[in-house]
Amino acid sequence: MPPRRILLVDCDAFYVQVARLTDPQGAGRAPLLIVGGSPTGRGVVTSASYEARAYGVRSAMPTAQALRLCPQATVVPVPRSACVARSREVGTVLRELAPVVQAASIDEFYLDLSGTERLFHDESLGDTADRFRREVLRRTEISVSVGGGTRRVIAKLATRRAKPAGVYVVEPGEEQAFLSTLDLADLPGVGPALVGALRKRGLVRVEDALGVQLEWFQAWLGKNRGAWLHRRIRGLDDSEVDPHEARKSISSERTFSEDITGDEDLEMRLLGLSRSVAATLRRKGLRVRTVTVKLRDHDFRTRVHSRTSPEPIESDAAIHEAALTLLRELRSERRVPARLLGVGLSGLASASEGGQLGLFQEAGTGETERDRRVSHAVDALRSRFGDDAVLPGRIVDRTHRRHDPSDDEGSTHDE
DNA sequence: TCTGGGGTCCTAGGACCC
DNA sequence: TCTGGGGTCCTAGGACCC
Repeated sequence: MPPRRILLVDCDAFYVQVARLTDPQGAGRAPLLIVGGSPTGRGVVTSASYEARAYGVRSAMPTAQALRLCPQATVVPVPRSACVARSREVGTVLRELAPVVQAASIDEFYLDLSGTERLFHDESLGDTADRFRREVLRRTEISVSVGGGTRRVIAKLATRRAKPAGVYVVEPGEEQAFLSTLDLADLPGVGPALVGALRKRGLVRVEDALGVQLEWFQAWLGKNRGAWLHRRIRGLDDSEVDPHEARKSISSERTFSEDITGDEDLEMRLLGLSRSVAATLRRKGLRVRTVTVKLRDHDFRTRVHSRTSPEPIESDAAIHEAALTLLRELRSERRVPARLLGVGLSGLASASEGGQLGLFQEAGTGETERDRRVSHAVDALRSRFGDDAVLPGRIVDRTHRRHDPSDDEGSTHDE
């Protein structure tokens, strides 16, 4: 088998680019631009312009801290729906250019070009990458960088060398030499915790770790994780580029502008979150078995409770009831001011495969046929008249969201 | 410094089954 | 009467990524 030909197409400072395209008179004119988080409230930097990065501003940094480093910077909210739309455009162009495309995140696309040599008239992988880069820029106005190699993890690492607006390909056989120039911290999946633990053992560079035995890693980290690290150091990765990978969970969470103390207030917020994830679930034609509630206390301690029902559910009523039970459990264990509340759904199944819903199944889940019909009717009304068309009958939901339909995924700036 | 929101994957212990 | 080992599912927590 000839070596695989994998590309990773990665948008450069994606949120910054989209903010500028969306608001050319405002964000578009600010070289020092920070996207995400309000200047005063809680929130972090989602992305910063290359000019702002020169001041030490980084993603995930509290925005207040970023503004101390770079006080002249302009801060704008994440243009969420514009980002989703622009990401789809990039994906559409790439799927016209390449046979196998997987969207790995909103701004990253893996391409598997194995077997396209003849189709592309033996063009080099680097020339192909540059052709794709220019075509994406021409048709979507989005600047991307492209990394290439024989495996996903190699393409991923190569992309960092390609930034910004460039191409970098690691040729077959050159992988080990390429990796040997890197720190262990550069490897995807090796984060701050593992980096710290490795450093304690005298391991900082990839080269330092190449002599370490598989058995030593496994004795330290466990069988699976030890084997994973041993392979990662060598750039080994047999994961496929899978264009059809299904979503595994749906969640929505909110950090409050000020901590919430009262159970009633929290339960109001829970209702809004439950409705939001349930609506997303049904829009995607899915049902769910496991509901999780996440509570982050004022001291940043994060706790979760989850419950799995024997049969999949989909209605606002059943999902909210499960979430309410879980929230009350969490609160009874530790009743202190809360800074974040979230609802997550996992164990997803297609609603069309759900089969018939007899009395037996209803007994197991607490969801009735009527609950389902009500939720679908509410969905239909909302899609015609907007999100505020229907409010729950018995409870006045003070947390309901504003009219902007693009806002239903939430943003960090709505408070 | 005072820590977002959307995800994926892994681990470990206990229950349960064979 | 006491005791195996493996597999799967569930739950809680955490690391990591963009």
